[in-house]
Amino acid sequence: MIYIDYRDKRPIYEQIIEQVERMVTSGALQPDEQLPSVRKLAMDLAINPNTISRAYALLEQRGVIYSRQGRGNFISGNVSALQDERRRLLREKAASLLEEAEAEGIDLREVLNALQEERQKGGLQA
Amino acid sequence: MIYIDYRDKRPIYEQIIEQVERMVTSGALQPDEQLPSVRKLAMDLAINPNTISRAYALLEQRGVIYSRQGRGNFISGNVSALQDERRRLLREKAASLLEEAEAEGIDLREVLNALQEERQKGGLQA
Amino acid sequence: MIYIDYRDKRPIYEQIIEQVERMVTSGALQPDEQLPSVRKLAMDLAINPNTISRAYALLEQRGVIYSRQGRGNFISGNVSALQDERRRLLREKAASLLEEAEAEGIDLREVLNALQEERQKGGLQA
Amino acid sequence: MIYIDYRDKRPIYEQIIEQVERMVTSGALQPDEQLPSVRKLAMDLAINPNTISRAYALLEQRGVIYSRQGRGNFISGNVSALQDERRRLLREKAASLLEEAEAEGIDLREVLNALQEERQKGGLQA
DNA sequence: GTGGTCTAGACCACG
DNA sequence: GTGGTCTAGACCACT
Repeated sequence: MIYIDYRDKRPIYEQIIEQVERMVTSGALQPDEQLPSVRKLAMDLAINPNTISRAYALLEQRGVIYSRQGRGNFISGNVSALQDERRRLLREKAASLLEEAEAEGIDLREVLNALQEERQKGGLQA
Repeated sequence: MIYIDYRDKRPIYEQIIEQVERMVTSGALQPDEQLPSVRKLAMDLAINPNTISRAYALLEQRGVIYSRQGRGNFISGNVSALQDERRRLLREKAASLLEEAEAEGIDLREVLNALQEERQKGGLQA
Repeated sequence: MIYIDYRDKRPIYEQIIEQVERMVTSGALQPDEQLPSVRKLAMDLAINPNTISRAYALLEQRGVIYSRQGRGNFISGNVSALQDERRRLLREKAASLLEEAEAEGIDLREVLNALQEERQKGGLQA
Repeated sequence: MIYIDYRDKRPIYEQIIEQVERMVTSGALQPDEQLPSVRKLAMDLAINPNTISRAYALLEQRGVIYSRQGRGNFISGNVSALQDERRRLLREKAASLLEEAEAEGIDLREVLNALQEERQKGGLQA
């Protein structure tokens, strides 16, 4: 369900957050659904429980999940707030990329078009 | 000429590398032109010389500059290789952003259009 | 496993890089195998951790290893690229040596033959 | 007559030594022939006189030239000693290269053959 | 004056 | 525990 890429530069806790958030916005995780316990997930992924704790704490801080003492961690209801947040971040990244492309004298839209074309060709092979 | 943003999360040496590379690809720094000495730049930016040294060493490793003991640091000639590398990176970032946008169900081109419109309005104020 | 020759003119960090690269191309270090930690290797070799850090950072920059915060340093997978690079360097050195020998009016192959003969004799003693 | 490559990694004084020694072994500079003065050569090459002094001092130390107070620097007579020294160095380099090639599992003689073949082809174009 | 190397030690992020 | 960044300061090689 959740998997870690040890070659990935990003810290493990961030990879976990990313995946939980994606599952929430895509609907794979529904409001009030229970997440695996810190210990169980740590066992399954063979990583340090502290790392899971950190991911869950940050998810709670962001309002994606809520925790109940002694019961566990659950998906919170305000999915749309999360979507807004993720879109805001995406927008920010796009803005910084656009700025960089312009500094380089490149038309970002042309790059995107090329990428989509390639994918159509590549898709047939894959 | 070079400045450091302490609010920026990126390490100082990386900010310096970024700026030197930009000045090279934009033509603000020409081949064989001398860079400020390690000690002088350290003074100007009020940071430790080791940090400058590190930035310069990495720039040399990447072929952007060349270093000569007792003389200084100079812009190297192969600018086009650097431009290619930076464009490759830009392309990679664009691809990952495009993927993320699609996962979110967002049309990245619309986002870019909106950004450019905003800037036109903002440009009048600034 | 790794040792430093203080009579060697080359810097310590370069000696370390050289040895790690050799162990990788020879297969003594396998992909994803963990390297000794910065602090431990520094202790073992009785040198400053910064020096090890520098060697590891350069090895990562060259794609020989990959570094993960909080976990350690690991051999990366693309060994063949490293072998190609090392062979290219060897070829370059051979070319420059050949040129020098010819300028001196010496047949480099005779020199090599003599060296190998000597070694056979020396081998019996050692 | 003597020229400096500022892109060359080697220090300037070493480049000068190298060239003087070559001219001696090749016969371009004859015993007791006078070298340009420190000041004049420094002017011609547009470099610091200290650098020329250092080159000359090392050349004298190695017995390649001799200096006479107030008269200048002259090529010394023992050319054969210099040739022996240069051959010894060449031999050393060959030995270290051979060792490296063997560690890499490469037959150095094959490399040399390939290099000479290439040069014959390349020579026709150049 | 220039850069290059190394040491010592601090603080932070990650697991 | 791990690596990453930065500071402070030393010493050396080169111009």
